[in-house]
Amino acid sequence: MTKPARVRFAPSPTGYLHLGGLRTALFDWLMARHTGGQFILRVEDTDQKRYNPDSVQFIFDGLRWLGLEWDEGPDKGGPFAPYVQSERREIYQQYAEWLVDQGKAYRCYTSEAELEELRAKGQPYDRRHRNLTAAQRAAFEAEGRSSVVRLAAPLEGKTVVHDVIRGDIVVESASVADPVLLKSDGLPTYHLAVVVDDHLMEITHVLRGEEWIPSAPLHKLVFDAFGWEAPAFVHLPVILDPSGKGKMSKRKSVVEGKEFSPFVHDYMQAGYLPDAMFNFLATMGWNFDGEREVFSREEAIERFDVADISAKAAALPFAKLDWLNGVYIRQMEANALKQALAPYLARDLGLDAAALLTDPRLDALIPLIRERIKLLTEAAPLVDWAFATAGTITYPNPALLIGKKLTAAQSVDVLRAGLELLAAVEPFELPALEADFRARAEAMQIPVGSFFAPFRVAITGRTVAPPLFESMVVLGRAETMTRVENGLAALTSFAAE
RNA sequence: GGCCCCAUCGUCUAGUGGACUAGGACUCAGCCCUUUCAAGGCUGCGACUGGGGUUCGAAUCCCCAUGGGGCUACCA
Repeated sequence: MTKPARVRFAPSPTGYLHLGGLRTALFDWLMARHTGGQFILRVEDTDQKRYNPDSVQFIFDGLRWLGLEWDEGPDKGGPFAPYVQSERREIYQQYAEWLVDQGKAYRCYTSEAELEELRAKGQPYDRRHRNLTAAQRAAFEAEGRSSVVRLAAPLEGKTVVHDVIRGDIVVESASVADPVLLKSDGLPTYHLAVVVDDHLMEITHVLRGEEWIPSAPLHKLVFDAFGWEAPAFVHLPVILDPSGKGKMSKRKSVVEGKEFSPFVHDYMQAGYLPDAMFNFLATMGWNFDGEREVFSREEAIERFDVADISAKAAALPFAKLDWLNGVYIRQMEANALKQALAPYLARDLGLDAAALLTDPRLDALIPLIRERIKLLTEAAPLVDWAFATAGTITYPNPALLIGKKLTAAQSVDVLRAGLELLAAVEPFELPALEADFRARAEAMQIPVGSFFAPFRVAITGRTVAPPLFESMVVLGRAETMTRVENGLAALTSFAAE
């Protein structure tokens, strides 16, 4: 085992939590747990314009849903509190000033319009205020110009940043065009805040998306300016849009008629299991051993190593997520599945979640649907009939009550025969029901599939439903017979037309 | 445009110079099982971007090309 790592997930609270962010947090967490270190949550809210007050809660909810509890963070404190950058403003200002005093940074008075001119020409900042005299600065101040603090980056030589998964990244130091460290509103830019905080919070490994690679040399230069040792950089491959074009956007994308959301909360709503999402996200850029696809959190912690992460950007294989979710549902204990299902059934069927948990019908249905659903939200349409009353099961298309390759008249006979059996069968349980129905199907020389179909539609109102006799048992004799009678009536009048 | 990163089946990936006839998973197709639908079992389709090197030997190392991606803000 390696040394305990201190890693942080440092999202900007600008909206919903993104799957890409969640994957980064997952790797952070995995690394912290693997090394016996700490996982820190830090909120990087230095951009006033994009700040969204609800999103801190979205971040908390998403991380906790996946089971990624942090050791230090805004809501739980820690030795390096506060963990919200807007509350650390003075710290950054002090460090920025120190840099200016040391000649490692300088005040720049260039106006927005002047900067815009440069940008229009495709030029980077030209360091025009790098060597201002005291008098020039005083003149700008007198003019009432606002200023920012810029890093005085080296004018020659190369800067080397070591990335754990890609090796050395080398750039011309001069290409780092004296970036802004402290904005005119007194808040730091990401580049200053991230360096100061990572140092102060004793972060050992910086895990973040590869879109940060271009600014890694600049961060290295800031660490150098302070005389601090930089943490290890681990730039994670970006997650591509399912369409395969560009990185996954901040909005839903539609591929072949299917909608894919990049936001965690949509997956929470849609009935995905945290364990499945955990497993799924862990294989995005990392893999268990090349053979196994399904593994537990503990197993992942045991094997995880940032050095094994792939450098290749990839699109999320959502079909695989659905499959994995099904695998996890099938693995669940009946009671655990019931607990997980209840809120979704309550929501979609208009039932009371607490009452559902003590409803014997749900207990009986769980084993029947466990292998038929990939998402928790798929349960409702499979079991809605069980919680409905006979009258609400209608047959808008009575033709569906006709078994395959049967005539309407034959189906009527089948339902009548079934009614007879249902009245007499004893006990009203699976083996007896199945034996009686099979025997009758054979006696009437009708294939079982065709014989059973009318009953399925009569009692559930659907052509696709859980196994027939188990469903009858859930309903009980009286309810089952009422529904078959209703179906028979509907089919009879349909056949008469 | 400039700078940087990446490159194995449709997708996610294994592969760190000989064990590669390139493995696994999802998807798709077929068959089996079967009471619908699933689940399950079996089978199949399917890839080293191209070109140069290095080497006895290259998917693996180097170079170039090509393709894809990222960044290019007083946003992160």
